[in-house]
Amino acid sequence: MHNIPKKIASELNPNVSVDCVIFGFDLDQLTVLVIDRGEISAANGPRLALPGNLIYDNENLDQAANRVLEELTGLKDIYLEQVGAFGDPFRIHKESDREWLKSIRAQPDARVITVAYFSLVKISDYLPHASSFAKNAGWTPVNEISELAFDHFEILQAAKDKLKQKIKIQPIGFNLLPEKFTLSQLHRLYESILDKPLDKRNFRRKIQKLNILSNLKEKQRGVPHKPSSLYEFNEEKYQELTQIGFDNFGF
Amino acid sequence: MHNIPKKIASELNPNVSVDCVIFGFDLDQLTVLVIDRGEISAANGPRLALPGNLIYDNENLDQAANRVLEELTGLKDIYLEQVGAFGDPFRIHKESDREWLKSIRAQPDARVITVAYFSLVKISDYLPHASSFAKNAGWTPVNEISELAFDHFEILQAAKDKLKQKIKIQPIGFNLLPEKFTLSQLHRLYESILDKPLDKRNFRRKIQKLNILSNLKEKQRGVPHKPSSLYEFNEEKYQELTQIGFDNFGF
DNA sequence: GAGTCTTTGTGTCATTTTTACACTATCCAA
DNA sequence: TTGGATAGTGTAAAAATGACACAAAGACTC
Repeated sequence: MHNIPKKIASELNPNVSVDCVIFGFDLDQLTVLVIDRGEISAANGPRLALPGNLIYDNENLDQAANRVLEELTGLKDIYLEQVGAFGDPFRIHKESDREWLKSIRAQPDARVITVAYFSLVKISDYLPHASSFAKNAGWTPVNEISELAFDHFEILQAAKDKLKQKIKIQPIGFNLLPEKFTLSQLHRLYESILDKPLDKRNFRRKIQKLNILSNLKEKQRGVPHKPSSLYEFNEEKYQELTQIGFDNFGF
Repeated sequence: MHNIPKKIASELNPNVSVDCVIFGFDLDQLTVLVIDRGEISAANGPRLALPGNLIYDNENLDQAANRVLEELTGLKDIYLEQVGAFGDPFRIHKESDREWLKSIRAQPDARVITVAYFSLVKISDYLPHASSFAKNAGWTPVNEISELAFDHFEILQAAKDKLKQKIKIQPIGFNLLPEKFTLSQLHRLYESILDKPLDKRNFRRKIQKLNILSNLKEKQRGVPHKPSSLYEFNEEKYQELTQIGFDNFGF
């Protein structure tokens, strides 16, 4: 069925790249994994960028995204979902970006369209460590980012929108929290993602009704206020829920 | 700011294509615009395909999609929304597809990722006429399609899912109907897209509450049953509605 | 150890939304 | 005139939403 032309081998495709928007949550705000490109010689553009690079001709896009993410930040085995393709002909032609591309790409002037992916991970599960052309890799609060390399800021916006939309339909978000968490933390998380206040009592009611949280018989310790109950996320129930399908998680 | 390398000109990019999924509605079922590739020489694969082709290096993806759509089917000035990127390395390597590609592409063996777009149009507004390498172009009921060229069947599925999702959030779908339509037609349309029955009375109530339909003082004529009132879609109200934003159109 | 600070945790009521459900009216055709 | 087909309509019970305020628990300070 598949008749593979000989020509195709493990060559970098100069025209297609992938970029990854990995969201985390530091218990206070939504963060995103970015790499630091270091000082850029000529014009000084933004130092930060999303992890991303060209794809190989023999890998599919999902594989490419996973590979690139691992190469640049060390993170692997992460479920990535597509945000979309970005293909402005001038998306990589800012002076500062071209300067940088010359140092890392064989054909820095080629037209490149990029396919963006996003994911949510527990910060504690993944310690990013920079490699390849990333001088550094780390979590930065989403709200503190006002510019990024190329069109990455635009991509970040699109990923945030996708996330917002998705969290209204599926009980994701638990992926972002530590094993044991409090309802207040979950509450803050939803507020950061949706970027609007949610009534505490109504939020709790709604979450509880989903039946995917187990109340551990355990409390926070050492906090200078009434300690909160700790909960854990019940993956079985979640699976059930997504199987049945559910629309109704609208905030 | 933008420093355009000289190299970039109006050349076809051998690695990136766009494909369009244009939905229509023939008052009975959901249809999609496909082109007929004609008899394919060797192995006989599916004759039908989505309209699509390689992009030029100096156009962005949206522009490319519009251009390709017009070139192959004559349809233009259509708002296209992205479905996503499809990039399996073997997506164009079925025997029958390669045979065909050899006849229409300079580099038929190049790795090609494609970016899919979708749209909804009134069938009556657009009379597709084939050109370029399309032997024919026309509307085919979605449910009658069981195979398409390349990975186009997969793309169609993804577009249907996107449509399903979108119609729950926005009052699209009016785009698919003729100027004057009946509530039953609208009802059938929603049922075809969501692929499940909807209670007639509840459906009508919900639609009416949106306040975007004007009841023309006019009835169907010549139908062998009680004639239905005709409605038209009120674009102003719709604009208002999308401005304010609304979540709540869940079926 | 009394007071202060901070955050947790909880219930109700009014309103809106959803769901399920069946019969009459109107037109055409035979 | 009858039969066939579809249009059009209301209600009641259940569920979901939104708005809203105060006591309880621990840590810290003096």
